[in-house]
Amino acid sequence: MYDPEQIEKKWQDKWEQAKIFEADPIANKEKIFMTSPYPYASGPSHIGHGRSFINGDVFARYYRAKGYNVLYPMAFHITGTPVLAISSSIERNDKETIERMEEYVSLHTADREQVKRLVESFVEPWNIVNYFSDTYKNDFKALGMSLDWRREFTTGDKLYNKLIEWQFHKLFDEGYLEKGEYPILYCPQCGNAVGEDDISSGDELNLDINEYTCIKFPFEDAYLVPSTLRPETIYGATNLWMNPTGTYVYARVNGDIWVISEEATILLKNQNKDIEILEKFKGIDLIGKKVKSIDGARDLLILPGDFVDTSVATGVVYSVPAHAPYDYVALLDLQKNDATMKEFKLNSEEIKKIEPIQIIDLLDFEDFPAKVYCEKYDVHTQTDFEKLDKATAENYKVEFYSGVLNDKCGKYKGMKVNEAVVKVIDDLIEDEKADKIFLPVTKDLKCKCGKEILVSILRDQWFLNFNAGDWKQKALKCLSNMNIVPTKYRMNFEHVFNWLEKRPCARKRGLGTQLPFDDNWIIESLSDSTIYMSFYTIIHLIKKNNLTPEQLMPAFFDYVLLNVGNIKNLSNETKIKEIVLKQIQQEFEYWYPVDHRHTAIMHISNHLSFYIFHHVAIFPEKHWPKIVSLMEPVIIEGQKMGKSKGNVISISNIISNYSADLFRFYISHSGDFGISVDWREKQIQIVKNHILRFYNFISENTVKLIKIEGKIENIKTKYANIVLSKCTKKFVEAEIGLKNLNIRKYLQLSFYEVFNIIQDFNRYCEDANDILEVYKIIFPNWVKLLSLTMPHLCEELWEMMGNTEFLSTVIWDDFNKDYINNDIESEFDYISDVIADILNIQKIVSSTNLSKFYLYTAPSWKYEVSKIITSKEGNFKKIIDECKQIPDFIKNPNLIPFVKNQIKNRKWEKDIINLNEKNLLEEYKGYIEKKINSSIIINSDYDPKKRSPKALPNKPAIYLET
RNA sequence: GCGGGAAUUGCCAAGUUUGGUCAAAGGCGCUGGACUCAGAAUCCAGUCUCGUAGGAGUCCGGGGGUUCGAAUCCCCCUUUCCGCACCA
Repeated sequence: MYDPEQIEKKWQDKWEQAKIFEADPIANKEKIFMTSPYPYASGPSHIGHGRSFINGDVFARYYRAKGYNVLYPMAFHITGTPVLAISSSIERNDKETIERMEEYVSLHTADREQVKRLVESFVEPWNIVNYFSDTYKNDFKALGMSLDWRREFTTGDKLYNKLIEWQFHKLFDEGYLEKGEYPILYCPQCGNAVGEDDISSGDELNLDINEYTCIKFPFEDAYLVPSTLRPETIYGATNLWMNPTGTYVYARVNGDIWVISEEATILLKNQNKDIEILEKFKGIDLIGKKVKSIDGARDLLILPGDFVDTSVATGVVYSVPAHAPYDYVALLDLQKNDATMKEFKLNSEEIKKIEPIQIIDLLDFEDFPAKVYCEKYDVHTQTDFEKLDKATAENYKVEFYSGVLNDKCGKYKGMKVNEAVVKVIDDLIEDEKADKIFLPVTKDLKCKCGKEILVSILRDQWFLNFNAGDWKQKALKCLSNMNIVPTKYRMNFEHVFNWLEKRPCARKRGLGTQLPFDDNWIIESLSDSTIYMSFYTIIHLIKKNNLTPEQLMPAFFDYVLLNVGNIKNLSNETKIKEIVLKQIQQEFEYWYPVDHRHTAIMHISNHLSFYIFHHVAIFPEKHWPKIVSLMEPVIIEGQKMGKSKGNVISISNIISNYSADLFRFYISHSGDFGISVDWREKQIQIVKNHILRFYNFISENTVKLIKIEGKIENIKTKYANIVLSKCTKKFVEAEIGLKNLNIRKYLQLSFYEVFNIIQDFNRYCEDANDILEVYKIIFPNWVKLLSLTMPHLCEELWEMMGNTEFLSTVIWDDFNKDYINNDIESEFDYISDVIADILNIQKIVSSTNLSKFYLYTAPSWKYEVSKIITSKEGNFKKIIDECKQIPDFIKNPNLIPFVKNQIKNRKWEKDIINLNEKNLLEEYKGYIEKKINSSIIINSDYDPKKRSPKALPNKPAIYLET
């Protein structure tokens, strides 16, 4: 009886007691260092983590089985804001967060009171981290992961911080770090930068920031300052729009006097501007007045625009009716509306004279774009917001990518719009004719505290500059020497590398490591997880020797990780014994580099690229990464897995509803790395049956094998030898699959294909003893191979076979190639072909089971002619010439039709195997008859339908008598 | 938009690097049969179309092309998924 729960617990305990996955350096033994990225400990583990670590585990187990000393460790990532966000939500008594956390905690804790207490304790961030890292550990142990848990840590540990400090010293020394300005989302109430986790519905909204250009139009003694996302259209400005009911101010901004909306002053204040409000007034007061255009050449009227939102940017816009559908329609509206013009005391003649100025040319456009798109989307008035938004979007997209500035644009003439934008901004700012203002792309972004989010500008943001020095060249060099599996993802890396420029690498808040030379900053969470694999190699020794964070000074890591510095001095300085330093250093040297890292493709453009960049920045070439294998994500019943969808399946769920071996098998087999694994409940149940069938089959037969020797010499029938040969081949191929890091192929071959051969064998082999002899030989290898995926079940079967050592520690021999016999296999293939032909005929004539099949093998001359055909590569004339040499052949009336038929079917391309067909058919008579459920008669003289002349080499003629 | 994937016979999914052995593995589903009181499970056979003879026809997103020969190579198109920088 297969009881996965009991079996899995049993072997997990045994492995743990025996410490078989705790890896220490062994002199002269080759090592493999295998990793998957540490998970984030702010929630429970789910099947996506499962896929990554199970794949990794299959590899780790395979490497171990091939005789390598394998280190497969894991740790926990806690850096950044998510954990803090949970704590502050709990503190705030946020219902949603509390419910979610209670749900998470309930996965491992049944008692309601206990759950409540635990969640309450989450106000303290470390309680979250500790709780979830423990559940991860439980879950992963319950999946049979062959991890070395002695090396576990979190990225918030003081010891870990020391490594990261050292890393940033190194990057700084290399000149890869620099400072600059940077806009961020900011909550004025919390006084903090905010991210996805701090923002209401932050995971669903667009959290990008728009950069508006504020253009200073000279106006009386001040500037009227509209803002725009499209400063390149400045030459097409015809007028300005202000909201007549909006509140505006005269304000001193960094020395100048600006006319802007009142709300804008708050934004600017947060963006490092000195602001002093001088005077408030209503928009209507300026309607009808004029400003000078930027080049001073024209006067632009200030006109009333109800659509102008004073809370957006500066609350003033300039109008480009030729290229902005909103402006175009607003202008038309006004020109038609005498009442409004009268109301604002505008000169209607003057307004009616305003004409759109086209400054961007597009191929195949009959009219200016704003008009074209307004017509396309059937826009009638400025209140058709929906249509106008669509028109604007398309207008912008087309102009941005295909538009060229025309001769009205001065020195920008001929530039493409997407290039001109950048240039115009730079020039205007250079000339002090413009400034910038930043806004969130999404309106009304709210912090979870309730306050509206603004954009603030950091002055001294630290960046990693990937273009500095030869950093990128080194990274590309590393990449070109790496093995990327599946290969189709390599292009992706190359592109990312070329595209990487600068990345902010520190933040104002969050858990993590302080920037060592600027303690206002916390190192950003993707930058502190790039070379941490090196920490796995030494952390257990650091802990064992009770080293303190203070002892892990930069010189310590210089020595351990780079083998730089004098050990005596270091020992004096750090108060660490030389022998300990030496040991730590040697352990690092032994395990490094990371041989194989396995993770999801989504990490290509960030983590994995940084992994490579930081390694090449800090380590010598011999310690650069070697293999990266990648997998697509796990989806649920065809749907993307996600918190908001509520379809996340946790590992603890898997363990209680299924079993580790089943999960491991399913996740490994249901798709190659390059496709998403679809978790489908119905399929799981089916696979469960397959595994059960396998277990029962092996365990039931194993009982019968006690007295069986398992020697090929004891095997009497050819069929048994063939099965042995075929299975051995499958094993060899399966292992090639593993070598190529193709787990699915390995499983397909070793599980399904071998099982199919064996089951057929079990059914049709007539020699009961042969069956057992073959089983005795095959089973141990079979179970070994499958133990990578189903370690518990296979350990159990292995033990059942009388073995005392762990299967997980057995080093595999090569599969015995002596069992492979291609000759008898091709004989068997011949028999299989004959059977297929007979079954086909049976099907067509729908014969009864009582019928008889007469088989007639081809005469020897056809074999000889076939050889001639092959040697002449199907050249008819040459073949006949050759046949003419032999009178018997050329006299034979069947010769020409035979030759023509063989040529037509391009038979010369395949070798005709020389078989004694008659003997073979006799030999396999019983097998054939059992398979076709009819009797056969071989080479009888009885041939009423004259079928025998149809016989071809390796293809006997068949006559069916019903 | 940029960049990278993907599209296979009812479904899932191999095959594409290295063209022929591909009507295309395997699993599922479906149909028929065995077993069973019955169901589940298990086992057998079939499952593109036509065919009372092992054959023929059509097929691998669409359209062209290269080749004696294309799921596989080249070009164009369509659809779809993923990433696009401070969330990790």
